[in-house]
Amino acid sequence: MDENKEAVSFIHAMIDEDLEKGVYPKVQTRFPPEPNGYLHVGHIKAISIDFGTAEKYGGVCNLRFDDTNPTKEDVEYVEAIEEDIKWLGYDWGKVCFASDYFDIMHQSAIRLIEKGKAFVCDLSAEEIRATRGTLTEPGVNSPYRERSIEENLSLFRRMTAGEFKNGEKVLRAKIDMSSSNLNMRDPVIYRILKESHHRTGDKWCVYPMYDFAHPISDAAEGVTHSLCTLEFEDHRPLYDWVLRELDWPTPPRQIEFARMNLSYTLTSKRKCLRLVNDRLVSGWDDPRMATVSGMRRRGYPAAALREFCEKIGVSKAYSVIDYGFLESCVRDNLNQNADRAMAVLRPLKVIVDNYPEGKTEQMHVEINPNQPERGTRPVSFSRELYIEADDYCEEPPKGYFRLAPDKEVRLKGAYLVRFVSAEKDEAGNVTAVHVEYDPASKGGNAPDGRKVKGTLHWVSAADCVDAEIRLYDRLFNVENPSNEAGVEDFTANLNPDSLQLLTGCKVEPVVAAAKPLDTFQFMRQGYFCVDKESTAQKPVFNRTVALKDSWAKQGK
RNA sequence: UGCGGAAUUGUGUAAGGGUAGCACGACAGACUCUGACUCUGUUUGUCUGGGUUCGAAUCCUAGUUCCGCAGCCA
Repeated sequence: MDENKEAVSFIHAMIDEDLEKGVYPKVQTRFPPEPNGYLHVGHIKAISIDFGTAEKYGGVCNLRFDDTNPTKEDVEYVEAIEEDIKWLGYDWGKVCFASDYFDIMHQSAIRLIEKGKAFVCDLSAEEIRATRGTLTEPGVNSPYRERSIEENLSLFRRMTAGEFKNGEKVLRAKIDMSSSNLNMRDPVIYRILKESHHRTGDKWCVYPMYDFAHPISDAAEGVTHSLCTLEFEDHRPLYDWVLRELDWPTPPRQIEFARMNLSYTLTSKRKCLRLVNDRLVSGWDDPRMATVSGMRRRGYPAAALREFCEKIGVSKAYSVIDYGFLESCVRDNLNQNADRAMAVLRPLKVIVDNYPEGKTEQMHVEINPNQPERGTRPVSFSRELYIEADDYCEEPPKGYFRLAPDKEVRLKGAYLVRFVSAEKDEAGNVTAVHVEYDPASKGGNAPDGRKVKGTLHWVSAADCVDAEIRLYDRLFNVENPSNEAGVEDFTANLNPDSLQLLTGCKVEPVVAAAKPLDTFQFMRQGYFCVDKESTAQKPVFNRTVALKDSWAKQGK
């Protein structure tokens, strides 16, 4: 009977349950990054879940910056994060900041003190650690735990007024030092930080801790479902405790899901920051980085990233997603939408002996074979051309069907050409190949209907442009020490239609999607993009597979 | 040896007592103005041992393994 039952994630199942019970009248979520770094692939999953859930239930999802620690945060990150989310194509209800609620949080802290549920503690950070107990042993109460409410109120007021130094005093929730959950052992909820905040400036010198700020931000904003990653599971009791003690009417529900791990990919903020600071990469948006901006420059379409998130699903199980899966989503999207162009990476000169010297013809090649309605682009053809060095083979193995002695192949969109001879240097290397074309085969098909197996991409030597093409492989993490950061430079000759994509800005064409171990091989497989002003994705070239492995195997 | 989670094919994810499905990968074939794309087909899975049941991935029970937690980070 459930034939049409759609697969729902466990999160949606829980929300459905809440809705059925009438716990909440609507659904509201939030995406709460700390503005202390750039967004990376891992965040995309959270973004997709947060925004996607709100969308599914017709609710809103706010973008909220969790800026409760001024020592780590910066406006640079706020702006970059907003831009990344916009680029990904998600709409937030509004942009909020945890710092918007500092007043409410401060009042809430006072209320807890008044209820006897919080106290000012003079213990140092080391002493607090020492008295917290261990995973298996309970902690011991702070000697300051039983201060009077009046004293606590006075002390907290003085903390807020800046009368104490950093670390001299903290405000702690009074819960249970013998709780089996370490987060419940009288956690610190406010600390002194004499630091200028990127939004509130010097208004405050006490700042709330995440565990105190987050539930209050959520509740104050009207969030109903606070979706976060698994490591916060142990914090949920504290999240609930805070809102319960503050008598919040319908407190939001925290639901946790597993973080996304991508194979071969470095997402650690600390390590990424080091790469940036040590100038091992050009910045957070270096195409090799797994950041949203890096992938954007690399040419990954936003839609492909969204598609990726929908396909990987959501669960609570630890998992590592194969990078190839992301690439598959990117290729799929690019194949459907990318404009085609031809480029030659390792040029080999081809001379069409029977083609008139000085003559030029405009050939017409489809812009995108998957979108025929978009028509064709002009490509100029002449007597001297370049083809890919690998597309000629003097002693071809069985099964090789590109250019070789005595073979006829098609130059894509142009003519059928037959091998005549090869020029070599003293060392015996092939420097140029002479061919003859069949004038009747203009456009690529012979009137007599004869077939050729091979079709090659090419550029006209006279009209092509030299461009530095940088092929960026993605960074590999330490688990793959053999291939730390692959960057290969090639000189490519690009057709004028490719030039159009390149002119006017300093661009670095980059690989759109790279196979793990061989950038060049992947390049041959088909897709790379021009990075124009870091936001536009302009695929230059679609080369179908011609892997050595592939034809060698077929030859056997 | 505390607390909280998790375990379904190579990978990720469905199935909540009734045919273990889908996607990516791999392999085989067809097609092709690139060997790509597309299409067709194939392969491999319920952590382990007991139990309940006509029937268990699903319920019970005992284990095993993995992940997270002892910031005045988030």
